[in-house]
Amino acid sequence: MKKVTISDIAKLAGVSKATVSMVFNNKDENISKETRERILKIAKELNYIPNSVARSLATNRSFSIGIILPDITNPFFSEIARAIEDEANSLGYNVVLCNTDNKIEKEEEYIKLLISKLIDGIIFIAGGDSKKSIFLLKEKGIPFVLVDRYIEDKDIFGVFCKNYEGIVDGVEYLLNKGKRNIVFVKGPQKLEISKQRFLGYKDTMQKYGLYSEELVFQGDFTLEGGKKVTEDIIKNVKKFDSIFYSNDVMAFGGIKVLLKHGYKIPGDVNIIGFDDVQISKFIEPELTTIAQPIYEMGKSACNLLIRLINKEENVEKILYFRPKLIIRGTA
Amino acid sequence: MKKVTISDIAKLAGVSKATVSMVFNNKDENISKETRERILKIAKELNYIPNSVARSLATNRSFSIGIILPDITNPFFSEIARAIEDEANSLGYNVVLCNTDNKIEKEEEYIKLLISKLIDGIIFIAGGDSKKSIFLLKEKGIPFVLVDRYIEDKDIFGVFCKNYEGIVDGVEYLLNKGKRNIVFVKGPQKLEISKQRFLGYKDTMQKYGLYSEELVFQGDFTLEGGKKVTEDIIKNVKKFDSIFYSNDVMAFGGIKVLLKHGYKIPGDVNIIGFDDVQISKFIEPELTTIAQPIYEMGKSACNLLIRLINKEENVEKILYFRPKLIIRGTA
DNA sequence: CTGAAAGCGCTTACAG
DNA sequence: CTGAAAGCGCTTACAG
Repeated sequence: MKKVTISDIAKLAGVSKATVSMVFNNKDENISKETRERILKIAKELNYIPNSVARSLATNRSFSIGIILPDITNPFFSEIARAIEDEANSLGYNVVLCNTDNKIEKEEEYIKLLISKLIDGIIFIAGGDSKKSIFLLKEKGIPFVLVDRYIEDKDIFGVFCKNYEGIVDGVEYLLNKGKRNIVFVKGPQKLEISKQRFLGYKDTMQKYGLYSEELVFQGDFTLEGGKKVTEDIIKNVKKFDSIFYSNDVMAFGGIKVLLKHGYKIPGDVNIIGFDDVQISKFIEPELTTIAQPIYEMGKSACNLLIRLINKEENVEKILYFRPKLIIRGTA
Repeated sequence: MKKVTISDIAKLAGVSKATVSMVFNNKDENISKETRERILKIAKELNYIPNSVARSLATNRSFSIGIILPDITNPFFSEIARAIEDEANSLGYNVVLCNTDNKIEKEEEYIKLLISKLIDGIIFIAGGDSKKSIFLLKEKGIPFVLVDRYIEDKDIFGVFCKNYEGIVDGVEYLLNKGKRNIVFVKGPQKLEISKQRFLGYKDTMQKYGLYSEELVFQGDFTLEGGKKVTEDIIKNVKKFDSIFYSNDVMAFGGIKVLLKHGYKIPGDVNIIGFDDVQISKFIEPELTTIAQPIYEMGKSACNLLIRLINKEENVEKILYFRPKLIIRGTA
């Protein structure tokens, strides 16, 4: 099966390759209706599929973007990825998927790979401060936008969530319900979002004179981690009426442990998560959580990236989304 | 930031492009140690990243594969995708992600796109019989392998699960526990795997003279579908002691509805799912299910594909995995 | 309204 | 041990 090329079509149509190329690229103002139609007809008959690799080499554009994230298996990331792919596809772009498990070296490796493939831009959910990766991207002049995970750096484009405010909303909701002994489970220390979320809790609790370090626990954003930390909480905290997990996945683990120990939810203890991942509605009772507009965020990130790629003017560097409290069954 | 190319390096090293190229491709048996090292050193200093698009054009190989699946947001698919990406990456390949929502037209569109990008092969989780897509792939001679969703067609490579046997195991387990009124919830009708799973149930029930059409319900593999069908079951089936959902996600929806109606699980009703998606362990009680070796399947599929791409001999056309019953809390 | 030619950055026989 | 040259399939000024 010999591949059909632009030259084959040109020959059959009795025109030059340039003419054929122009027809396919809609730069055909200057081409007569007849030749255009002849070309299109032949292309159709031969089942012609253009070779976009050749095109990329000539134009220096690939119409592919990369998406670098920790783990597609984590529902938060798969939902973001879905949004990005939808938006990218609708704008004529392909998405190449890269899982890093938060490993800095894997990020760098992927970035080099993507650059070598002439990727037009990258959406990056960083596993840490990822300094070298950011440096690489800047050095090579590859447009990129961060999502979800904030990195301190000027000249950065990104779409983020107002983590601090989201947590404040949740804590105040619990406070209004008369809860006083609110345990907080932090996220991985190296992430900026973990710090922001914790600060939202700390400030609010302090404001009401309720803050105590004994109520704060270190988590890691995983299900297992959520289970383990909850065992610790049960063992070590004399009195608690709520647990605020700084992401949903840890909350799922925690709820299992609490139920096993005979706690009633929300009777004995109120639970709040963060993210509003789709499975929040899979469990019973359904999870009360601080919802990030995940799909919107992914979509905007992709949109922003493509505007950067197209060198549009006046693109906002950073977009903030306001999360909101969704009250369901656990609080 | 001018991009550095092989010519720049050649010039600086005082050799030809061919020599430089050979060094990078490890075809350098014939190149003196000194020149090799000189070239490598210069490349490093200039932070050279090869242009693999140019390479692809010259070699007709892209070291990218496509993965076409219904929805990355569905945990079953995200787990498969993860396995594929891991394996692909370890073998030097990139993965481009395509979500089809089971739409035949989107599948075709993506396939054309992927072909035009000179993708080396495709992993395809089809949304139906996808005749035209399969035809396209064959016509253009693109290696592809199917996973999970079987399609009747000779000349097809794929990795599948022994759906029939898995269901038989589950039904017999329930039977052994003394259950007799086992409701079965089918998957989407157009899928071959739905038929296989249903047949496993039907044959086993008939063998023991327990089959009745009143116990069979139509589902759609979604959470909402699982909820809806379960409402129906509660309304219409006088007596049932178990429900066998033909995938986990529907089981999650069903369990919520049953709990809300006051049923005890597994006290009043036993539940079995199919897949053993990671979230099976997120809920309480944990889901008893027929486990597919999802990660293994994805990995093998990718491996098989790459062997096809490399035109290896004696590759097995079809791999079957045996699912197995995992007994947890719901049955 | 259309064509000839150069170029994108590589690889690959071939020659010496 | 290394180089010159053609070619992969497109696009893009430029010329007419």
